[in-house]
Amino acid sequence: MRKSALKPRKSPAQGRAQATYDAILEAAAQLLSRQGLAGFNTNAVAARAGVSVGSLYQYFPNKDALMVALIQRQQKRQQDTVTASVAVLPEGDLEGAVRLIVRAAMRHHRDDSLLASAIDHEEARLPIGDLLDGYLVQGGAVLAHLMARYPQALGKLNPKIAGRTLPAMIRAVVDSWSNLPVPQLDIAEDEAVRAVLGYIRCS
Amino acid sequence: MRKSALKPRKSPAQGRAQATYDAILEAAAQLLSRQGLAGFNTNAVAARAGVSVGSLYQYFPNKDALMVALIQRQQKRQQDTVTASVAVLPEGDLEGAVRLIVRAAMRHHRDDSLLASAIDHEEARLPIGDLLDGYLVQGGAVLAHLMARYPQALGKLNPKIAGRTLPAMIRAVVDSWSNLPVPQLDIAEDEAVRAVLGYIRCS
DNA sequence: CTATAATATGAGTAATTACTCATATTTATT
DNA sequence: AATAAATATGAGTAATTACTCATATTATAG
Repeated sequence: MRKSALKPRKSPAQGRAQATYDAILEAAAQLLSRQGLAGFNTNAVAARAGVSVGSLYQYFPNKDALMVALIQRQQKRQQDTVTASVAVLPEGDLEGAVRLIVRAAMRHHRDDSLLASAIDHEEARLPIGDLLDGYLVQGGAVLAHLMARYPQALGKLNPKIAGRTLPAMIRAVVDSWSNLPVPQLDIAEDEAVRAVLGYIRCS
Repeated sequence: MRKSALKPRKSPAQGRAQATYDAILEAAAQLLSRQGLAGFNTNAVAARAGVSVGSLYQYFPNKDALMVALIQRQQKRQQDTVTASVAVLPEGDLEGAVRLIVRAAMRHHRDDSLLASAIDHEEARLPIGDLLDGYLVQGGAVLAHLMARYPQALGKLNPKIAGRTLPAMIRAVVDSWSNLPVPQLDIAEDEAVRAVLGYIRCS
């Protein structure tokens, strides 16, 4: 029987503890990126992290807690990445700005496609409710930046709503064209841009 | 070690064999709908189907082959559902038509959300290439129907491309608003409709 | 320097699970 | 009815895996 607690067991207090903690999450991310949820287990995570299983269970009471921590880490990373790319968008050129954001999403997809789909599925399964809400956090931040830069084009959008819909759209369209046997990356980019601009302009 | 063959081991020849085969796939779908990939195993599938594990392995050489067959069954079902709902769309009212399609997608989401995300993840993992291409089959069919009914509004769309992008968009937007702790189903519907119409009209 | 707390180890265990096979039962064929 | 072919059974096995615990090592405090 799995325990129900999903929070970290203890917080690392020393430097090496933090290093162990980070190595574990990094190893988990790498394994999920390579093979997805199939065969994903705590022993393998510990081995790849170069630590013992015991250490893993010192920081995470069970496997699900590890997943939750990983999800949070990944959300934070995405948020930071997108925020950084939004910060340098050109003035005035909305389509160009959207295209840059889409390209950031595509880079992310290329690197972490299996990881992202694993996280999606685990998010749906785990009882984590509103503690984790990747789209809102991420989308809200991006849209705040965007609306500040392109007020006339985006002024009529409801940021709470568009901030969730837009990231979902972008990711879905990119995924749908990138997961093909022969990925159609140029089409993926164009379609995502088209979808976003259509949503923004023709509401 | 898992065997690599993903095709059904044998085809059922008698009525009861077909019944067994169907019961296995139905049981697999039910289990995935309830608990997702976690704890999903062939023994449980056989038990729920009311057959023995041996029977399961008479039709599926391994667990992955069962997943592939399930994916194909689910794709066919979705396709049939959407095709049926598109067949009765009103003349002339594009927005109303889109709204009906979105509602069909939402019904599907309500019933099979975990199953759908499990299938997504398995599709990304399994080496099934172009044999399985849910979006294309499904989207192509829907769009063919739609374009026949609303030629002036949809004439400029490339069906091969829009037939993939649109279903991906719809599902992503519906998911993103339905998986919340307190699902916002009315917003989900409006946002999906808005996204689709924006894509169609403002390209 | 000593004592205590923090961190790390990894063999071991109980539970889970993919899959087999010898045998039994049901259906089709002649 | 007799035989063969198809289908079903489920206990058993080897592999996997989540998690524990007694012990060892390293860091900090007094």
